[in-house]
Amino acid sequence: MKRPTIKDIAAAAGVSKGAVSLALNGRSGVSEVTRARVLEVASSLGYRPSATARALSSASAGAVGLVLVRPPRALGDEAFFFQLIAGMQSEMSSALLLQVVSSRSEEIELYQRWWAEHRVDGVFLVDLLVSDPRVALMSSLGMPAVVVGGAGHHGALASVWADDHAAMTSVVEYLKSLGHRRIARVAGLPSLLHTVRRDQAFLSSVVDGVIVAGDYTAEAGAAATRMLLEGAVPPSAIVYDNDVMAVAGAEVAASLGVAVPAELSIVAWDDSVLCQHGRLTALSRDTFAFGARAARALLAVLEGASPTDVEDVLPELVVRGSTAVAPGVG
Amino acid sequence: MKRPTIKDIAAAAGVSKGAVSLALNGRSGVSEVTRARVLEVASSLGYRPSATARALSSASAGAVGLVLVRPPRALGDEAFFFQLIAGMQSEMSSALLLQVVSSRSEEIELYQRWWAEHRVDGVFLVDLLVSDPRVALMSSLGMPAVVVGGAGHHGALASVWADDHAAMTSVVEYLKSLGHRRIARVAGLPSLLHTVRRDQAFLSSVVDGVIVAGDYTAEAGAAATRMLLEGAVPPSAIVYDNDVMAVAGAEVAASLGVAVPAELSIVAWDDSVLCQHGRLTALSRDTFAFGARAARALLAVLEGASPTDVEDVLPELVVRGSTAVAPGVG
DNA sequence: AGCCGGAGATAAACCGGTTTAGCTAGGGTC
DNA sequence: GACCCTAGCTAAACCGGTTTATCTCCGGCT
Repeated sequence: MKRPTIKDIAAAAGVSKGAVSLALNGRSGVSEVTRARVLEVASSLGYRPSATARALSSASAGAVGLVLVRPPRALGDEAFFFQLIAGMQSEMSSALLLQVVSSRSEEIELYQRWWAEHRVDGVFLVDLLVSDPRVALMSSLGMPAVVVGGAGHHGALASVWADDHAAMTSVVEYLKSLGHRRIARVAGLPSLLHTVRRDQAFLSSVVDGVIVAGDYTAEAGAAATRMLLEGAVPPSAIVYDNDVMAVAGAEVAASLGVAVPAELSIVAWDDSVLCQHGRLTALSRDTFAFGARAARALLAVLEGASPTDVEDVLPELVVRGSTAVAPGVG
Repeated sequence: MKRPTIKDIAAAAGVSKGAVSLALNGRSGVSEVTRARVLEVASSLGYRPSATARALSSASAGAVGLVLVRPPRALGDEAFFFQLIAGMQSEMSSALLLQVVSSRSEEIELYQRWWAEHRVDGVFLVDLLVSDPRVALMSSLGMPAVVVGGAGHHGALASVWADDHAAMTSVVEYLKSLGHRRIARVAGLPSLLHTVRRDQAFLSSVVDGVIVAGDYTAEAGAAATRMLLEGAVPPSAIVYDNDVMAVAGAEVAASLGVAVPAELSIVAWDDSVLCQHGRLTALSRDTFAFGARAARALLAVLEGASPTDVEDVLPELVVRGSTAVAPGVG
């Protein structure tokens, strides 16, 4: 009980393979009456074109790719990516080819392979580096791609991004309005473009600021917080680059007897159930919608639209119980 | 600058396409000296076989599939699946074709399409239903599959599962040993097989138990908890079917002035950062390792091994601050 | 010498589509 | 009536592999 192929349709409809192909793809070259008959036969036989065969003759591969560079174990706690993926899926009828690798070189290798093997029609690029070799790779391969989350434009690639600079500025302004002067930032990986952007924005709007690098893990968040609070001049507010580090920081503060928010205000970048439950003030953006937007951008590129830069809505600061007026003010 | 094809290799090595194919795949029919020369040429030209073409001639598709049936928005909070996926990836060199759909019928449709289109070599089946049509589908299609998380064996399919019955029994016994008599369970979706298994285990070991159905969302957990605590004979302990509902339940308890763990003990099924931070006693299993195990099982099936049922290690109860001796005891 | 067998290679078919070249019939033009 | 065009279709090439049938040596055995 094999699936019917185009040849079976052709035989059943009494026409040639080529005519069937033209009819099914809505292209000219067959009469309307023939087309109708072919469609009729095809649906009655439950015909499904083979994506494999189609991809072979240099047509669409019917899938898009996403490569994540992570130590696999660390991935499970990053709700961000799963939200993003879910959002992408919501706008795509095609499947997503996902692979997790542990190094940048494997990632590059994988793009080349996928492209050479005609496995994907295009890819999403996430975690953009400050000077990212993937941008050049994509244009040299001629591979459609959308940069997700990397502000600004990158070569000829389309990109979907949020204005990290404006967002960071708004957070700092908010803290300043509460009377905070000495503000710290526990940053993400320094190699990532958005880290640098946020660093710059932070430094340009803060009065008396300090930046500590982190890597998004609870351990890093805890260590950084401990260092800051035990320093000579502890900050009265800390802005963390993700939810996991912020929660860890809040716990360290509690263990050190530093009251939140009375003595220390805490802001997390990217909201999540973790922040909601910990009552942390957080910079919230709709990651799901962001993913959906990225998917639409990639689909547009695949359909031949010229690549555009789409700016996502500005993340919104959700004030919860972890921020208050600076000590000694008001 | 096209990628080299098998024809280019053949020409460069001075042999036929067929010989190249045999040589590259390590099959007999070519001399060792020829094989060496072909391999040499292939690597010097940077040759990569096209997975597409290879899949077309009824060989491997080089990918396995996973379909998740969810309202896409709800997915992002389910760390479980992302952990699982990460674990699967850690054991697979091939890519994972992932698609999120919103109905069971779409899911079925998708399996048929993937199989017909030669897109995947096999699939993971998750969220097994009590009487799941997918089991019959897989064997009628002859599609390799591994049931992930469905206890017991299902037709001729391999399966990887944890003993929900024993785990639930151990949780209840633990609570009983603390003096709890009236114990409630906030369950997951009633249509899922593991929900039924846990229900049965719960009812058979509990003395005075009540089960409320939920759907894994915070809202459901909160509503169920409110109902239980405001009832005529509130339980002294509640076991939740996932972390999100447990955390929501803990908050409801707090808002109702019910002290945890003094007046109410709480246990969550499946540990997570959420439980860790909320200091909830949780039934912890290594979801990442579980995914890895599932991947190995599928790979084994793909390699022709006869399907086996692999039982995962028993989840371990991690006691934190949300469980204590029952009120009026000790 | 004649026959057989197997190793080593090649040519060709095949997988299931797309695409192009070519053929045929019918209608319009001059 | 000769000529040209075009719509509508077919046959065949092609995509990049795998697989099968076939062909050619060459050595061993009787």
